[in-house]
Amino acid sequence: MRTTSVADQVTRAALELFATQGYATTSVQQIVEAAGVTKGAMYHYFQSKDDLLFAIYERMLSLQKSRLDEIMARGGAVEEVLRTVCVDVIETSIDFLPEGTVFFRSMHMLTAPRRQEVVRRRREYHDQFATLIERGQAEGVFRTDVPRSVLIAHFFSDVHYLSHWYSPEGPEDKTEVAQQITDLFLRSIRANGGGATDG
Amino acid sequence: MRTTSVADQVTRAALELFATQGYATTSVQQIVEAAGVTKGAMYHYFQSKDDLLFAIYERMLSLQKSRLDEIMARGGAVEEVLRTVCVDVIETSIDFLPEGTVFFRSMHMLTAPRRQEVVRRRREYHDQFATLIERGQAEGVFRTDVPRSVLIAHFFSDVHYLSHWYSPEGPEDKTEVAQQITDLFLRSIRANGGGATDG
DNA sequence: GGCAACGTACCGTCCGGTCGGTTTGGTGAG
DNA sequence: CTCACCAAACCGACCGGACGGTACGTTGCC
Repeated sequence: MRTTSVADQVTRAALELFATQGYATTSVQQIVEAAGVTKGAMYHYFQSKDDLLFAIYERMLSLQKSRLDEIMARGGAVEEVLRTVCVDVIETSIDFLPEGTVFFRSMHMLTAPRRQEVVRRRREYHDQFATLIERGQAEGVFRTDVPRSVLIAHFFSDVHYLSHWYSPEGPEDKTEVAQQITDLFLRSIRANGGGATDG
Repeated sequence: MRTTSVADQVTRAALELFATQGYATTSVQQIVEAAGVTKGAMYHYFQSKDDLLFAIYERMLSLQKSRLDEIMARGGAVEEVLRTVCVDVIETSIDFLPEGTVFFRSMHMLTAPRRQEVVRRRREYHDQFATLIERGQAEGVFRTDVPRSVLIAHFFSDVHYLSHWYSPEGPEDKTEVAQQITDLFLRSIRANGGGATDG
């Protein structure tokens, strides 16, 4: 496992530096020094600095997508499926908090083809989420007086914002926060104004 | 008004370029070319590239803060005050959409003292918002079973996320969206599960 | 003539990426 | 076991160029 160690160390160091300093202000030299390797070694495993950034996104995107696929394949009542999806994406986003920070801050720095690939993957997730909302609306459980795009944005905004306020060292528990946010969201999109707030 | 024209043009050009390309990847040369001025002229009005970024934030922050002060000074029932505040910050955030993009993406690139100043200003707004929630909770109109920090983050996430999905050219109307998002938020934080959704 | 408002040429620095060379780890013949 | 051999892994000095910022000259208005 010696060969992957270098790539791993570099990825780890890059993630931390990108998260704290930003992509553009982090030099390749800094990364390789933090990783304890040389520039030559790094360029042996990665094509470019850009490649490093993409690798970080890749890992997070593919994991979240595969989890979404699995949950939706299980089926069930639309509101319960949606609840599971919401809790899951919030929890995994907390697990990948540094990745999220880098993601939303530096995605626009990717070269065009790679950025398009990332956008495509994100849209896939987004669209799948949208079908859930649509189903719920068709069944009459979710409100239709607010545009679907607004409802969807209203949820993803929470996911997005996590890296700006949530701290694993803070008082809030990951699982609880995920349920609380999901609860706030579900209550706000239900067709009738009321409803209990079971976990 | 000839003297301010240069500074204005530069600020405008910088804002647009920062929003589309990011701060770090935009060179001073690009900015001055887009503004139709020279580098010398720019450095006559701004101390540094950093200064340009701060000026963009400054404008947005001071405007939103003064509007918040005014609304809260008017007083009224806590839920109505909060509603007004929410609608206002969403609408002004839409008015300042490019600023928002640059803000959340490049704030961490500011030099330490300036970044601290920005953080301080943001916290002021944040704290004032928190007192409103607190008052509502004390009066029994807002729920207390979810941590206040989560409720607050749940709202600001929407404000934050606007620059990622909202487009003035899109189908959504600014005023409507502001009311819809506010509505979703208020419904989710009310103490009882129900309630009408007046605009 | 004096001062603010610019214009321009240039500097020191740093950065992503490269490239020729060296080390290392595995293999198979003897 | 040994040694020749090779490919992959790795090293690090170096390059071309871009960038932020400055020094100093020039203009034009009072």
